[in-house]
Amino acid sequence: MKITEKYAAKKEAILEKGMEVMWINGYNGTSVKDIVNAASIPKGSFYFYFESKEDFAIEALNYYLEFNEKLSESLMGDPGLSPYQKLRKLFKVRVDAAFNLFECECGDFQGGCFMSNLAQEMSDTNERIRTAVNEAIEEFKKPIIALLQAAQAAGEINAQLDAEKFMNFLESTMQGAFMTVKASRDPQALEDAEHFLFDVILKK
Amino acid sequence: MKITEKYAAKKEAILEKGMEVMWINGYNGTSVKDIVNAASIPKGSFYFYFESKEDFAIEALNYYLEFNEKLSESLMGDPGLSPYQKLRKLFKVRVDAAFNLFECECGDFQGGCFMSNLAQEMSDTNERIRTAVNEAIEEFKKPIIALLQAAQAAGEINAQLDAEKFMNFLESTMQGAFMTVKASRDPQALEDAEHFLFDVILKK
DNA sequence: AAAAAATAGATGACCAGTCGTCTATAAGTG
DNA sequence: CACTTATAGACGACTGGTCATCTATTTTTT
Repeated sequence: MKITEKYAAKKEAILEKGMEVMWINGYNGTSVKDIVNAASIPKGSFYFYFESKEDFAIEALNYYLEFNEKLSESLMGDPGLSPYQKLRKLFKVRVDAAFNLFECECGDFQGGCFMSNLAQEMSDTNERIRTAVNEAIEEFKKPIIALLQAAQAAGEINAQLDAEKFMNFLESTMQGAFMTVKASRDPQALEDAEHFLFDVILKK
Repeated sequence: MKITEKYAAKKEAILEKGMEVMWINGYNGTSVKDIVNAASIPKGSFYFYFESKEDFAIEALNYYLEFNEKLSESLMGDPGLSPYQKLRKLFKVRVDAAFNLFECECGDFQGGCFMSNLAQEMSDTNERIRTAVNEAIEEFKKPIIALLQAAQAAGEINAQLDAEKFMNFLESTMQGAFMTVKASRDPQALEDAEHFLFDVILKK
């Protein structure tokens, strides 16, 4: 259907622009007006495409997931890379996505991970968002767990580790490092995280 | 002076109650009205004790620092504990403070670390708060770095590690684990963090 | 023309912060 | 001591503005 396609395209455009501002300013720090300004749509149109601001945030989470998937698509499909090489490159892609987003128009070391930003801000006060973030994070981890197991099977990393357990630790650590980088405006925390995760813990 | 003492006592009472609600609901999620309600004072009085909501948050950060210091005071001064034993116990004290605060009146696995909550929410949009959080975190780390170095000198942990670098990683990891626990309502992330930090990395 | 999509503008709740006023206690004066 | 003056602090109504959301209307499509 033509209408549905047009509708979906516009909705996605609103999600893209709106997510950018909510990524930087947080949920409570972003008004619906900020979103419609960013997306260059009239105020009233927002409620034609989204039930509520809360719903927008949850849909933006899924959009973020797709956004991240696209970023690593070519890397994940590259047959010339070993699982471990993919892991290391994936780390860099994610860091770039977190802090060089939108061609730097918002300054350095801002943003971080949209999922963990929402998790941190809203988990205590909004159950729907908390659940949605949780599910998004689970989804996000899946392909990386597979990569870890493949790297173990290939003998590239310590095979003693429980891949899923380590993935959880990896994810927590990344989120913490993002937060530290935001606060300190210094990428050191991410470099340290990379060192301890890959060179110390994963070392064979 | 008697007046000043009274003033200080009341200010501290407002900080205590106000911090509790900002700890759970965040900066943007907490209105001045919420704070004055929690402290049972009239709205107007808030601005007698604090210049602005922003100033309140910054003063609350320092109050949080003292709050944390008091919690670990007896532990840190215990001559019967080795540096490493103190580190392990400190971990538990901090976790308890983060998630069992205010006698559980706000439910389980809410709250986390007040400093990192503020850091995460406000770093991108409020430079004063970002700087204040940064300084608070630096202050917070100092005694733990000393403890790490003492544990190294005593031969209790891996002496090869740069204590300051490891402390930064420890702090990032803790913050990430707090966030994960908040979002998942499951303490597993903290248990995993404890395992990797103490049993894997610090192991001699 | 009828139906669907898009939007302008309205709505009332709420926001941070200000204001003038009131009261209780302190300090100054003889 | 008594009496006056000064002021610390309490207090809620109020301000201009913003908030999320809704309703009534216009525009577009069929």
